[in-house]
Formats: sequence, structure tokens, C-alpha cells
Amino acid sequence: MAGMKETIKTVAVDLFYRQGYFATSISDIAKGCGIQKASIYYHYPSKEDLLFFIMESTMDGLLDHLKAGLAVSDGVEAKMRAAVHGHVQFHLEQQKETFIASSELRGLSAEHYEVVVGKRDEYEGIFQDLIKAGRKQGIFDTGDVKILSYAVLTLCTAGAFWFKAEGRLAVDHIAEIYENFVLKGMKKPV
Amino acid sequence: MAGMKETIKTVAVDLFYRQGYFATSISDIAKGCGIQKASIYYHYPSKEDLLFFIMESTMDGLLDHLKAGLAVSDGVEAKMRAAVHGHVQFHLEQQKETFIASSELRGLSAEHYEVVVGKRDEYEGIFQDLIKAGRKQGIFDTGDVKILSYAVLTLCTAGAFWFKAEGRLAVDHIAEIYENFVLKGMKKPV
DNA sequence: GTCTATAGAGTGATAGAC
DNA sequence: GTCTATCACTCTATAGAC
Repeated sequence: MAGMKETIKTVAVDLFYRQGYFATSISDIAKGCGIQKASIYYHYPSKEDLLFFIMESTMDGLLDHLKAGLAVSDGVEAKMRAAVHGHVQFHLEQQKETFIASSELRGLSAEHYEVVVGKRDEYEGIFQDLIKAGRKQGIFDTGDVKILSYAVLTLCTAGAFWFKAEGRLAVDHIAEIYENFVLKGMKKPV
Repeated sequence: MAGMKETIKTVAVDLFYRQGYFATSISDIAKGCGIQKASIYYHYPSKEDLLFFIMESTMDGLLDHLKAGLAVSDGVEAKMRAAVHGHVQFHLEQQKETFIASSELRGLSAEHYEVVVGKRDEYEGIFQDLIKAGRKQGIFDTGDVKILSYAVLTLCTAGAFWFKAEGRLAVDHIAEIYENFVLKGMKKPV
């Protein structure tokens, strides 16, 4: 069921996460899979392609997760809460993959870079549209839309990495803390 | 006045920032300095030592900047504003160095890693003490001290990187935006 | 689908001349 | 303080046997 192609991906994710993409060799990955390094090239055309495969599927998963969360929420504030909650949740549950996706962009070729950054921009765009809608309805405070969206995303991304590492709190609890912090920073003072 | 040792550091900072530490070779640095790669080793014992030299001096500068800002501020809220303002300012003005310091920890040896992380912990500790003091005085909302300090620092660090890149706003203006966003997220609702 | 063997290039670092 | 030359090693990737 698993298959060697999946095993290679899993081992690569673990090593890229722990050592970084450049510090990990094809040899390391092969050793982790219990095969010879030449066998890697039967499944993936190159090391860079393996990285791209990991990043692209992670970004697709992240986008799907966001869209699914928004589909079942009504109103701007509820949608923003769902977006933040889903973001934190996905980053906690797929910590290795999302860490790689946000820190190894430099390892990609120009063409692959465009594809991944395109997906990232689409993701950020959804948050920015929510902020704009909230301001139009007078729910959110005025302020630079890009500054706010970057602030929210960074905050939650980094938060997810740290708190998984500390292991003190449950996923939903962590997501809730960020949900409240962000909404508080964004909403108009009553 | 400059000296080759400084030139090497400057070129290395630029390349580590643009390409990353692992993707930059001693050869690249030498080319950028207009010398042969063997000459690098007269000034620095190894590539890793050069990275450490850059990171350590950056962390020292960051700590000094913070302490200087706190020394001329009175009261917890003013000190927190000064801390955030100084943090953003330093990250904007020494963007390359601070980016390296926060993204290339994996390149350090175990001993050097301890030194740099020790300075980072001292820096974070100052923010955490400010949050604790603010809560004791009833100025700041209750909430996990570590979560808050991480949130503040990440937010401001990442913000500094983005807005320098966009070049739309002046340093003090950017610092002020973050100062307000953070204090708003942290203060007790009146 | 995995193996052995190797090509071909680049790496960090050192020795010793000047 | 910088040079040329080189060592010893590692890297990604390929060829061809099984």
C-alpha cells in the first residue's frame, strides 16, 4: 500500500525538516529508506523535483483545508475565525511539511518557485479578501490590508511551530488562543 | 580602514542573505572579495567560524540596542513600546544580518549554537520580564507569557523583513504600526 | 525496481612559495 | 597577506547488469 515512492517522500520530509534541504543528501534519504541512492532516481527525476513534489502537495492540502473551512462558515467574522483556526490546525498537524514549505523556497528552480509562490499568493489573497470585506462592513479596524494579512499569517505559522514543540497545549486550544489574539488585534474597538 | 577581514564579512553577509549559508561556497565569497579562496583562511579559521562571527556580533548589537532603548524609558508600557520599536528598527536597519541570525542556526556547530541561542534567550527573557511586570501592575491582559513574547517577536521580526522589501513606509512609521498592534493585543480591555 | 560502479564536478581546507 | 597547487572528500546523477 505504501510503496517506495511514498516511503521516499516520508523519509525526505523528515530529513528536510530536521537538517534542511541543502544539508540532506540523496545518500541520506536512501539510507533512511534502506535502498541504494541510485534507486531514488527511479521514482523521482532529481532531488529538486522531490522537494517540489513535497511543497506542491503541501500547498494544495493547505488551500483545500482553508476552502473547506470557509465553506461551512457564515459571515465575515466567523469566516476569519475559521480561516485562522484552520491555518493553525493544519500547521500543527502537518508541521514538518508546512515548515519545509515555508523555509525551503530557495531550493526550488525558477519554474517550480513560480508554481509554489503562486499557490501561496492565492492563499494569502483569501485572507486579504476577508480583511477587506470586514472593513467594508465596519467590523474590522482600518489599517494596511497587506500588513494585517502578513501579521496574522506569520503569527499563526510561527505559533504553530513553537507550541507543537512545547507540547503543552492541545491543538484546538492553541488555535483558539490565536483566533482570539488576532480578532482582538483586528476588530474595531467597541 | 575597512580591511579585508571586514570586506569578507560584508560579502559573506550579502551572499548568506541572498543564497543561504549552505548554498554559498568559500569560492563565491572569495570571488566577491576579488581574492583567492585560500586567502579567506588567513582571516577566518573556517566557513562555520565566519558564520558564527556574523551571528554573534549581530546578536550582541541587538541586545545592546534593546538595553539602550530601555534605559531611557520609564514605566512598563513605555519600556514595552521602546522594546518593540527598537526591535523593528534594528531589524529594518540591519536586515541582512538579522535575517541570517534568525534563519541559519542550523549551520552552527554545537558549541557555537549554544552561544548564539544563549544570547537569543537573554533577549527573549527581557521581553518576557516586561510582560510579567505589566501583568503584575494590571496593565496587560493575562495570558501565557511565552505565547505572548513569541507572538510579539515573530510578528515584528517578520514584519521588518517584509516591509523593507516593499519599501513603502519609513522605518519609524513601520515600527509605530507594530508598536500599536502589539500593545492593543496585549493591553487589558478598558 | 533495485543493484554496483562510476562519471564529472564541486566542496572545505591545507602546504608552501613569494 | 595573498598566491598557486593540491588533497581528500562528497555531491548529484547516469549506465548498464540483474
